[in-house]
Amino acid sequence: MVTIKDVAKHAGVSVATVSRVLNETGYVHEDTRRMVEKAIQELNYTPNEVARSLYKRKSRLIGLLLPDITNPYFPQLARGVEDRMQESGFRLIFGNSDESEQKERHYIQTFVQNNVVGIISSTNFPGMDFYRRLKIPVVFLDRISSDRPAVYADGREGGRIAAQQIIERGSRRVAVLQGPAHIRPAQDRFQGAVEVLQDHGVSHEVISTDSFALHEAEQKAKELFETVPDVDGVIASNDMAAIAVLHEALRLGKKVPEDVQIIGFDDIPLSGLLFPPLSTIRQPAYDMGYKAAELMIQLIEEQTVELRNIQMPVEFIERGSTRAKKE
Amino acid sequence: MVTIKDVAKHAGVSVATVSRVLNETGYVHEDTRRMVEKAIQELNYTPNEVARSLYKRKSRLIGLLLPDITNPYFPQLARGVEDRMQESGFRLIFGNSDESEQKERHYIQTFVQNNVVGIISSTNFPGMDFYRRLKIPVVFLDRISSDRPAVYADGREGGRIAAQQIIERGSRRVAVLQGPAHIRPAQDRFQGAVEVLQDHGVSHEVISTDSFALHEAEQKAKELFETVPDVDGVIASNDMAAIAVLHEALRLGKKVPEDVQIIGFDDIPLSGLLFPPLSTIRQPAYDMGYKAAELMIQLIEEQTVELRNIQMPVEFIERGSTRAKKE
DNA sequence: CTCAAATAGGTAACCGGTTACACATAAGGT
DNA sequence: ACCTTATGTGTAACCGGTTACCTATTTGAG
Repeated sequence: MVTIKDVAKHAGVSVATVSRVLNETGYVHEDTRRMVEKAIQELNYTPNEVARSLYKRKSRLIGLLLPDITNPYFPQLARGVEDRMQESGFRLIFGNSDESEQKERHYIQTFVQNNVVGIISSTNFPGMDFYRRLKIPVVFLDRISSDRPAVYADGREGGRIAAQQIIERGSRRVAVLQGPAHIRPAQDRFQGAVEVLQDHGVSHEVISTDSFALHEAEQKAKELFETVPDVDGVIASNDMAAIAVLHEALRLGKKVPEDVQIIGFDDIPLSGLLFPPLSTIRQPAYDMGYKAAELMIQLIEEQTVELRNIQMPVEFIERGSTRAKKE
Repeated sequence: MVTIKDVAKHAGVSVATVSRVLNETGYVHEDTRRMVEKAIQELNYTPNEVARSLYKRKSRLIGLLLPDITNPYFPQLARGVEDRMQESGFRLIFGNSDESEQKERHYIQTFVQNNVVGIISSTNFPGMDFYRRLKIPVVFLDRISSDRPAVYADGREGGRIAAQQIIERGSRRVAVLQGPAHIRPAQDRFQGAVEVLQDHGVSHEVISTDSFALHEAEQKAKELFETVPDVDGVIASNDMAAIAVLHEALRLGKKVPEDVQIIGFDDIPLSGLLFPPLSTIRQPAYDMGYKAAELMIQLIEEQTVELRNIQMPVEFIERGSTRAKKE
């Protein structure tokens, strides 16, 4: 391995001078600088981030914790985070928490042990002690915490829009899937939808789920059509759930959207490729990840951050799983 | 931050002794061990991995490089890798290469700067100098290299099966999507399919693509039905492409599988949820990631590894985008 | 009882960077 | 000409661990 000493020797200067060239700090004579740069080139030297990180007590690493990257919504968040971090030269240490407190705790610990400068997390446990104790910035993504910076979508508004649209398009017997009870944005969605349904006096059934995992969604989809065989509208807690419902409906020989309308939430990339393509409430996942990274970078660089809680807009994406609006 | 010195002082011993307790090396008296452990407990100490890594010149970090985690095939690989690594206490530094050589080079560099002990990569450039030069183990995942350990699926066999199935199920005018030319497994798939089609004297068209990205697949799907309006069978290079084709076919009013049969490749989790659900050649993505991690761990621990190239089996998953077999 | 081996634990060098400090020279102001 | 300030560079301490080496005591074999 080529070290700063090798470079110093090769260039005939001290390590301090090489370090000055690398970091563009202090005074370095132009000629000296050129010699050092030449030596760096010739030896193909890149500084060891670990040594740097040890002295500075900070790395260029960010911890990213997501529930499960196998759910197509999260890779989009991850991409957004990564792309922004990449622009500023940060790297990601990544972990899937599987919504388990224990795994999460463990990941956070090793993040810290590796001197990460910040943690972005879609945690299911925002109030947990191991977040409180951290001395580095934490940004919650797609989650809400009262005392921490966070980036999330306007769930309540999303729920309202979904309900409004499904009513306007003629559903009168609506089922609402309720996402995990302890995740705020999911509850906001649910409440927004129920609010509007009640306002319009539309009858609605509630099906609760504990997680966003797909196999559970398939189960719930079956349950839904058994308990409410005459539903003509489903507001799903996310697109994965919506797809499960869609699939089950078609399997039962129902026509979508003629017999049942379905509205998802998220707008994962495949939603538009389904048949019928899925109408859904779009969350700008990539942008959310990007913004979260942006916010994190500001916090790291200790810029005074004006906006610590960023709520992103949602929008209705009309596709084929809802009927045309009645004029 | 609590350091080993604090622990040593608190326990009334030297740092060396604390280190011995931590690493279970050398001789430590039972009573001393207990005192040290108590101190560790009381101070809530966890060793700094960065300092450790600097001295040892090895971390507990593994670099993982994937083309694009937004393609639902890759998160499965990633999960497999992560779950196995997690079992052995390794963490992942993660990057998306976007199939760009430059990005890839850059990521590899920072991986090395962070003292990663190994790199698992689904590179598009397995022969590149920056892989050759690495002194740490590299495992190629879903890729093939002549001189490096690799885990991949049997592409040729997969292609053959796809062709066989589509012929047996009655297609006589088949289009084959050819994946990126420089990715071996994609070419194997393609060649396997063409082989069988030729053997059976079935006419076939070839549509080439340069990447696995979705927008390109949609483009190619359109192109396909324009150039070969009478296709009655499509062998796609992966499920994403297959979905694009499926979608385009339905949009054109064709019936799937009656008018056109479609076979994908990968078996991403959503394939079964499409309508019609997609028949495909399954690659055991999660297992491939898991095995790659396993192989990597063996290489790191310098166990003599008997099997450096692991080829995984593929299988035909019959769903609704192919017709019933003729008796 | 003697001496080698096993047990126990401290001191300090080391990993590869960064930076405080010291020192030397050049430039500029009065 | 003299003092101050700016420029340029080297030495060594430091970051937080690990471990080679040294010393001291205990154990056990002969």
